[in-house]
Amino acid sequence: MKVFWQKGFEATSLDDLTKAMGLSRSSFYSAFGCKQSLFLQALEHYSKNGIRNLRKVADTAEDDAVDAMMQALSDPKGGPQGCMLINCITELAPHDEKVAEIGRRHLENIEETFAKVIDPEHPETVRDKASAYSSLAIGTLALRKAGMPAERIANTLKQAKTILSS
Amino acid sequence: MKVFWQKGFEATSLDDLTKAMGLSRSSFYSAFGCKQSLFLQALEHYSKNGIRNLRKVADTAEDDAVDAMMQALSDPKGGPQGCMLINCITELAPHDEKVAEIGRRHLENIEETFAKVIDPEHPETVRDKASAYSSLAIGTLALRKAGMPAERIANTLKQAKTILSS
DNA sequence: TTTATTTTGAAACGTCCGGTCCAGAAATAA
DNA sequence: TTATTTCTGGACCGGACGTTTCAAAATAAA
Repeated sequence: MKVFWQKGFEATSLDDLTKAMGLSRSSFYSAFGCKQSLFLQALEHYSKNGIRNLRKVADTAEDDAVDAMMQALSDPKGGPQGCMLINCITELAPHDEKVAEIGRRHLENIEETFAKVIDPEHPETVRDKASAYSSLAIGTLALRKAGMPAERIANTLKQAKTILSS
Repeated sequence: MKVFWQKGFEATSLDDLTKAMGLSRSSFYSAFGCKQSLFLQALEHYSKNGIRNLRKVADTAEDDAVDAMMQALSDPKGGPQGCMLINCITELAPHDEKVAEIGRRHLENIEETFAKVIDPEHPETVRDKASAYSSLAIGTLALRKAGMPAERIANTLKQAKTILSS
């Protein structure tokens, strides 16, 4: 999973994978069938784990859960390589329906997690707000990849959120 | 440019390029030197053209320039393949400083174009608002690639913008 | 120990990659 | 009509790719 995360699907070779897993080629193929099959499993694993973490962030946030979630999303564990699912959607979704499907589910889970912690004072806007928060956080991933300093991104996010939640 | 836009850098082969350009391999190499050189020129071309179009959208918008810009950004000419520069940043920026640099310039130009049309009632927040609008529009590109219907995205954007500009 | 089963490393397969090369066609100049 | 330069199609290069194969080694069963 980590190798795919770092390099993407196409740029990851069988040698990269077997080396990282400490497996011979024959064992690899008898265990996973093909490169793509392992990749899809890695994607699913990443998504499940990521959503679980995000929910934990939402549940254990001290003051502002929306804030904490946006920070977590815009500054994922992978560092500068961003969110594995966004990377894979960008690289593959238009040509690979399976990846697109996993991506859609992931994004919907993010939105839903936002929706749960948004102040339901105006219930008719909760869904759109959740969608806006998601898009905002996801958009900053691109800024970060291009080299914008994390500090400035966090600041922008905070400001935007302040305005959005008013 | 179109081929790189559709398939990304790695997935585009020399055959793809020469076929699309109607050029022989020899002519290609004597004209461009290598694949990467053409790619960088294509990226620059895309950026220049994209920013020019965005400024035109900003200048000729009937009622709400911010709105028009966000719609234009989130629904680029390329259709489901999104924005070429965001795609390339996602694929290459962490490992290719030249691409990262072009990407940074492009994003800064987008932000600056937003900044110019934002109501300067609170000048200290203009920059952050511009950054937020950019991130929002860019973020929706991922949703779209995963298959979310364009209509729902446009709606979310409109709502978010209404809240953000209040 | 002998036999049967599973796991392994390494080599090989066919294909495609980016890039080079060169004989000859085409265009230009003398 | 020649002589010279410029261009081009297609063969070719070494290497990397994902995948298959298979004999030998390790393990388990008898």
